[in-house]
Amino acid sequence: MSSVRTPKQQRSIQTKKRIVNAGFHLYAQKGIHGTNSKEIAEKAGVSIGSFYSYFKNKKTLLLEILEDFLDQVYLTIWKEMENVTINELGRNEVKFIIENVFKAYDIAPTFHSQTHALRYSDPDINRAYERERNREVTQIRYLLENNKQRMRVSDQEAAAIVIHNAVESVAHTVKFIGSKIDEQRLINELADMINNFLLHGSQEG
Amino acid sequence: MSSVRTPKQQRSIQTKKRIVNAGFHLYAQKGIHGTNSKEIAEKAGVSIGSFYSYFKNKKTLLLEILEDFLDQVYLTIWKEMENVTINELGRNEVKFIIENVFKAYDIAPTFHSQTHALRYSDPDINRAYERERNREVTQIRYLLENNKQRMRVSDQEAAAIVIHNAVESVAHTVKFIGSKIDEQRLINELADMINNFLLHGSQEG
Amino acid sequence: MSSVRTPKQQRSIQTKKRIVNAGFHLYAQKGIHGTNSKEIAEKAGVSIGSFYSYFKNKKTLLLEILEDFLDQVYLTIWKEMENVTINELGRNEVKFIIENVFKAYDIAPTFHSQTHALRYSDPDINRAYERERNREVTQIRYLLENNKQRMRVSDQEAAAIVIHNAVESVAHTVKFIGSKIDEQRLINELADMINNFLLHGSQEG
Amino acid sequence: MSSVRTPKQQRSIQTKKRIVNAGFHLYAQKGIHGTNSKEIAEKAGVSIGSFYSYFKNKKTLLLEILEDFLDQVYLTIWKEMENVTINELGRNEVKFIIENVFKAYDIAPTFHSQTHALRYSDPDINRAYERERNREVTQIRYLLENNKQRMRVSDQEAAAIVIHNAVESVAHTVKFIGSKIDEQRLINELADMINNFLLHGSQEG
DNA sequence: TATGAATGAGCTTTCATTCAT
DNA sequence: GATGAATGAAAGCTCATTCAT
Repeated sequence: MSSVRTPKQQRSIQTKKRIVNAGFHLYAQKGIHGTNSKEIAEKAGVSIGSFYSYFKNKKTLLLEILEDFLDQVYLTIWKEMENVTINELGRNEVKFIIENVFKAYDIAPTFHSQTHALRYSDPDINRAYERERNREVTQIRYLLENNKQRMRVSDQEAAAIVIHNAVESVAHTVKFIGSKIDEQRLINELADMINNFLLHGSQEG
Repeated sequence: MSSVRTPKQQRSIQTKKRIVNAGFHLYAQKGIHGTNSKEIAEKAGVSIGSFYSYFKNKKTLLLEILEDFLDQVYLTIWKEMENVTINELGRNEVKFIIENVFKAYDIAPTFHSQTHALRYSDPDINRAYERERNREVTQIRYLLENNKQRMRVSDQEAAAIVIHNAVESVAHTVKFIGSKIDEQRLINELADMINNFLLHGSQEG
Repeated sequence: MSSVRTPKQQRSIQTKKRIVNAGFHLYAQKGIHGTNSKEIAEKAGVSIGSFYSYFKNKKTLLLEILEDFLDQVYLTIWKEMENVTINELGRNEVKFIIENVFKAYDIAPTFHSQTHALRYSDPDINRAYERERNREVTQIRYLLENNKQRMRVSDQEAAAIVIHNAVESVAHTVKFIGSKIDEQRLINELADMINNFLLHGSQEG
Repeated sequence: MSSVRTPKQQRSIQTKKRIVNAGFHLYAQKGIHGTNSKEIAEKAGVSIGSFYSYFKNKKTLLLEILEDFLDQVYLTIWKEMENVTINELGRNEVKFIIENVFKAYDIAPTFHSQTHALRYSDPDINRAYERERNREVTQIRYLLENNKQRMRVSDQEAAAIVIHNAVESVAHTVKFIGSKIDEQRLINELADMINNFLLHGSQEG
């Protein structure tokens, strides 16, 4: 049934890695739609038959690369804060996190922007990004929770999502599209906006 | 070289309109990748040969449809404010605009999300979206400018971009992907965040 | 949706005919599994794109060829009896029909045997053959009915099927596989068997 | 040249049997075209390399399975009559044999019909079926010979073939294709037809 | 002797675009 | 001006078989 190989032996593992690498680089270089399986196999120094014995189809490879990539993204943003309890979340801390997000968007901008675009038409890609979004929103909520006595956010859950979107979308603009005005200016305004939001919260509640 | 017709006569103009319409509806219905030029010509009641005498290629059509669509989007958001000078920009006004943005995302979500995705791989599509973004950012700056005595925003240009991004990205999440939590909660937090930002502005400046 | 062309113009009709012809000859020559669509298109002097604008897929072509072929088979067997009421169905008449069946098996033995074999794995092919079988069984029943006063067949419906099978299967053996003993000897015994059956019918009833 | 092993040792013989078994079951279950060699090797608990050290290629395996299967078919039909001299061949005896034939078609209908279909495009498969047919025709002739004083069949050799074909083809219809009318009615008419044939024989002779 | 990783020819189908009529 | 028949590159995937380890 599933004749897709799960590599156990040394040679297998390396071959699979070579394919994943070739795929990642070609996707980043020539775009996802501009790359076909034959090319990937060739770049990996492997026959097309081998390609399909490691990956059920083209998309399986893409998803595997994407999962790896999103793990990297997550680590880039949160690694340094994993074992730290931030309970003095101020403008500097917000800015620090934003800057980490921007760093994460430098890992592989082309691949990142193209797969992100595919969310809207491919449920599997979307799922991978949703998993990642959930992880990030969870981290934000955790920060809000740890600082709630100093903050006026009434709907933590919604706030976390809105904050996440704001940061992500400025990063997209800057890193995927390019901005006429300086990145630092945008980061500053973004940090202000979020910081004010945390401090003053809802006007209605 | 280019034998593409620039329609000047009445009938020609209508034929071209019919093709644009057919294209828009099919793209919205079946997706851009799921629609081929023959289908569009058929739906427009035109031969495939005619199609190619009005449009150099498929992308030319897509760009024309997209420009029309983005004009509609722009109007949906700003139409009601065109001849009004808002100089009492408060939370209600912010919320009103956000809600208009959300309405604009209901015009043709499939077409909208798909073309938006194409920004990241197609420079021409990107250009159309950039033109639209500039119009919107300009409107936001205009609002900020008209209300500057009541506001503490130091870097108007950057602030306008950040605000625009925040709204757009929440709209994307809600309308293109779908959100587990209620749309209204997100709109409320978003309105709070932006309103606070306008009132309290930069901490550094 | 269905973009398969229904030929209305002269050129179209000829192109389609050329493809059908090429298909029939190649299938007969190299076998159905041994022939690919590219080859058919080439032999028809047509691009592969044209092939697929006349036929939804490879199988559609095969079915169309098969229907035509089975019409020919039917005519070969029954044409000469269409306007005649045989009410003196004796050994000579039985033999005459058998000989017509054998002639029908000479039209295109390879194509015939291969498609017949596909009945058992392809429902569409089976349907075409079932239609043909029904036509033939109906003819046999019609003969039995017209001669029933001279005959002892109790279960006409079953008898017609059994007779049809007996003739068809000897024709298969002789024409598709080849027989060590002479065709005429088999035809004679077959004619005897059927004739006796008609005259003496059921021993139990 | 041929490094295909002829198993002489106990373990080898068993391994080969396991492969044959796995092949037979998979072919019967999923069809011959739906089963690949890797699957067979897996089901047999053997590496694909081993598979090819026992069988030169896929077809060799199929032929071996087919020979075994046809032996089973033959036994199912004739086993009970092997040591008996039927010299009272009447309608009951004919019907008994027909019913045994029908039983044989229940052993593995899918495998049976698929391999039978392959006769017409594969000479080796055809050879196996011809061998089987000869055995069966020989048995029928043997019966005819033992009862010749009560029978009027002039051309025993041809008669045996015709009878064999008649039975086989009704079995095919019923077991491979399915018949709208009841199996028993067909068997009855078939038995009548054959019995009458034996009793009244040739009209010409 | 056994293993299973690797091979690559081969096949079907789509669709944007052209150009003869 | 309009038509629509014709084009053909391009791409994903399968599987029988080989051979290095």
